[in-house]
Amino acid sequence: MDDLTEKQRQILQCVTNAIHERGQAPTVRDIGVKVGLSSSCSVKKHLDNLIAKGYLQRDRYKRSIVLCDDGEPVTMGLSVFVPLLGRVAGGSPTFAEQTLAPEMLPLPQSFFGRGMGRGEDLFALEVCGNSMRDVGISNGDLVVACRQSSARNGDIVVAMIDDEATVKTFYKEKEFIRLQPENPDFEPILVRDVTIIGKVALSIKRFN
Amino acid sequence: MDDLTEKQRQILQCVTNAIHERGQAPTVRDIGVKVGLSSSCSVKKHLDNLIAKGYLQRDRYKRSIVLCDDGEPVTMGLSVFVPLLGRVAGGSPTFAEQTLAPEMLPLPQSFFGRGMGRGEDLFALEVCGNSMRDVGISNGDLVVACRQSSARNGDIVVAMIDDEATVKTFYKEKEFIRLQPENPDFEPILVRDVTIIGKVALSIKRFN
DNA sequence: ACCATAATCAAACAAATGTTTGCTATTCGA
DNA sequence: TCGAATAGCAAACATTTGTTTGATTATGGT
Repeated sequence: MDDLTEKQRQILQCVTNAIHERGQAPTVRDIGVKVGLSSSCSVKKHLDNLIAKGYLQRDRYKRSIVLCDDGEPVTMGLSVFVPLLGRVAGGSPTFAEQTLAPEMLPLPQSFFGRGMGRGEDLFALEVCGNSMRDVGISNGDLVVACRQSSARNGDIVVAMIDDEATVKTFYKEKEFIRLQPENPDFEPILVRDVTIIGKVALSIKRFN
Repeated sequence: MDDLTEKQRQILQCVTNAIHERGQAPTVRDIGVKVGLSSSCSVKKHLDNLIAKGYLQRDRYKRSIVLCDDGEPVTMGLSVFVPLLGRVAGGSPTFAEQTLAPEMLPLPQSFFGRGMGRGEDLFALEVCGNSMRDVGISNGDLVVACRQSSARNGDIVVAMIDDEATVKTFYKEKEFIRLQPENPDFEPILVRDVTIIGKVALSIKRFN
């Protein structure tokens, strides 16, 4: 960072901010406005210097620029946008909320297997209750699930029970299906048949 | 979805995919190539129809387009890009990896408080070991932490112990600092002084 | 004093990309 | 059969945005 002039530092900061905040590099002229250079040419020269010094690289595909760290381009992980649909278990709001415009959460595509990550297959729900505490899913956590209607033994699934979505571990027994809480305080749910909505791929816990 | 012609459906799908995968709408001509329309004008007409029907909206700021759901623009949550720096505890690789070009993970800005989310304040680490199991942080989970050098009692922190980063709950006692594991199988670490690297804001658990 | 260099500017240029125009088929109902 | 509506095309146009050019102004060393 010491081999940069003040203007170069300003410009690198400006580019970095824009990429972090909007996922896209700013235009040459935008940079000019931000750092106080009225000629796009001046900005370009500074950018060229930053590229020469290894702080930035041209994006071969788009007319754009990528950040570098130690000369290597920083890989901005691809995003998957996942709709946050509502809360699970313990209350009335379920999938009715689905029709409202949901908030779309950006998550790294690398978190999901190849098949997933097509966006419409994934959804996020906030969990109510602690029935899955022993696998690390607690009240207030977010689960991200992949929409599917079947499950294999041991899968953690989002299932409909009494018109409510709930998260449990799925087991198929001889005579019935067992939805197993992961907390000794809760009893397993035994049903003949059950509607599986999805399989949990991720859980996210926020600390304050 | 029933009031769309086949071409309109194709184009909407194409736009949706691009926005989900790259965070940006495709160009009119790109759409044309994808759905087999050689005139940018034809694509524009379909886009105008989709806008008229409420599936898309023009982005007032950029020469671009945003998705809509039920007529309302879908709010694509802003991303924060967080560098994935390495693994924590239980092995040699620590912050030496910091100089390598890290993968940047996109996460929702809404997950973090106002002060955070400037990008360079946050970092992600993969956790080794189960010393924090009882707060839902287990082996293989990812923690996202906010860089800071001090902590308050009860904060879950990333701290340096014997040249290794470790995640523990922070308590300041009269004579020393206690780094408390959240698992009865582990003993608290008592030290006179400790280097705090950051405070854990998020933990992410992947199920297979 | 003189030259080289760096930083800047305005202006022109070039490429990408959204928009408009004018035309041609095709389909469908009167 | 006629006309309206629809979908499509090529071509031109307009705007945005990266790049190049040529000139000006400091600054520093000889």
